Amino acid sequence: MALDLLGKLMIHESPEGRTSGIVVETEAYLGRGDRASHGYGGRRTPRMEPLYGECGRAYVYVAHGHALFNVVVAPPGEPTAVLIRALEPREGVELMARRRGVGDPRLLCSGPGRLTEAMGITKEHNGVDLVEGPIYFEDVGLEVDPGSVARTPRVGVDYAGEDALLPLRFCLADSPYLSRPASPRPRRTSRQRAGGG
DNA sequence: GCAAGGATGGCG
DNA sequence: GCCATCCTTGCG
Repeated sequence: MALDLLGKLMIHESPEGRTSGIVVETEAYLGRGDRASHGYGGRRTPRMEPLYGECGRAYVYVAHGHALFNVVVAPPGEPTAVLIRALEPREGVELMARRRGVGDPRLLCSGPGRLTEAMGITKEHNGVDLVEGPIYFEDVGLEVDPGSVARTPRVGVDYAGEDALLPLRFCLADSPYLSRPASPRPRRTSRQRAGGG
């Protein structure tokens, strides 16, 4: 499902105007057995009710002062979701820039917290139906070549032990709009420099 | 009521 | 790499 969402157009028709962007980066959270998932071990609190609800709805929560947007992808009772981490801005770029307070298009939606701010998505959207809108996805016929999709470990889940290593982050490898590069920039240690390697 | 801790972002 | 930020949770 995380893979299926790549290349789709995500749209929000808000009172301030319409914004949209192509999904270029997602992460899968597998539910009860996934230590990185909010629903690990069946953990359940009031704010995460939508995560346990019907698929095709939004699960939005706040962390570090930022709203993070997920699509619930499993039947009721299974806390499984896809986190949208980055978009390539399409419509309403000016509105996005105003909401974000930056001009560079690459800084508008390149991160889970950035894209919710740019799209005008808040925790008030927790549980909204993604078929009825005002937030929804559209297939715009963009073909995603499997060879252009990169898989990496998920971001910011170091606490999850072995599950932190699972390659559950999916991105369009060549997109300039990712939250960070698909492949870690080759890191040169001081030892390697000293060794002339 | 309060302290602790993030599925982050910005700046350096 | 560090810290602001602010909501949610857990505990009392």
